[in-house]
Amino acid sequence: MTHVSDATLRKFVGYHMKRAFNVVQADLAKTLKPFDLRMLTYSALVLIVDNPGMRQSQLADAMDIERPNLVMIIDELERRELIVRDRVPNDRRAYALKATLQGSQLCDQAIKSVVAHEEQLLVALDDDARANLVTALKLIETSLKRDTL
Amino acid sequence: MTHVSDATLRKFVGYHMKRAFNVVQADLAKTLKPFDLRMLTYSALVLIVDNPGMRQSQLADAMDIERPNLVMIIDELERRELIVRDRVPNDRRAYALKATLQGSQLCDQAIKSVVAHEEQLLVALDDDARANLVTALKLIETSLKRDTL
DNA sequence: TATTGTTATACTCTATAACTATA
DNA sequence: TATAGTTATAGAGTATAACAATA
Repeated sequence: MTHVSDATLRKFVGYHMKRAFNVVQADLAKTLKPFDLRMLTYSALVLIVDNPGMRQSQLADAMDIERPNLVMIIDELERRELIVRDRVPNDRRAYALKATLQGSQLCDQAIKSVVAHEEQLLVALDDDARANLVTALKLIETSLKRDTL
Repeated sequence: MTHVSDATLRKFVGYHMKRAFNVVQADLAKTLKPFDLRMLTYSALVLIVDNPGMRQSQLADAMDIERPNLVMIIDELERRELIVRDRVPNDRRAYALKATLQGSQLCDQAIKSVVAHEEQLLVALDDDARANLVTALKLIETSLKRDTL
């Protein structure tokens, strides 16, 4: 056999999503490597910069991961002094997450690099096609939630 | 803080792709559970049904995974008697993978179920929007390869 | 009682090096 | 020497149960 047919799998949108997402993910990982960030540490840092004072449980919620899995991510960002665990007033159980100056500066640089790399990935799509893509992805993301309304 | 802003991340197509893909992946896993299949065992089974006699190295290539990681997948499908490892004539190193009757029947049922579930995910998209989505995903998947031409 | 963060644990997916048997 | 399949191993991401401190 010299040629492998994926005719059946090709009919599924999920198949194309997995393949495209793998490319995006690999490229993002490569883009973030110079900053010593991964997708998860990057997402967490961006969200903390944008939402100073947020709690870990809120961050886990926003990132769609379980609380225990966030602990090591926050540990890593804190160890590198990109964020700090401040105390929430009137609730000594929780931490108020805040980016340091160093953290928000690294975040800005990383965002610039990610923007440039994403532009390369989307170079074949015009503005309309990009808008339609995001719209379609949002509809898919919320399709099952809408079912239960 | 009562509201978390993801304004920065929302600007990235990759962010929307991750979220949409997570939904698709979770739904697919749930859909395949009654058949005792995972995404990887499902993809492998479909490809073997469509390409009887293919070798493991070809299958790993088609699935975009490393050869060692395919071994347990094939082991599992073989143990459940959904496929067999036949011998390739004139090359005693390689196996010719073939689905059993039981395997191709399970595959047909699984495909039907996946088709139905995917229809639910895409219910908000008309035919045009679906075609545009697949086109966009294919362009993203091949964007970096085209760069190097 | 319930919640926040944490520890421990386990399972899946992925990646690499090294082995065996064949070619 | 090169290739097909295998073994062993390690890392990342994810999920659950259970705990201490606090509400």
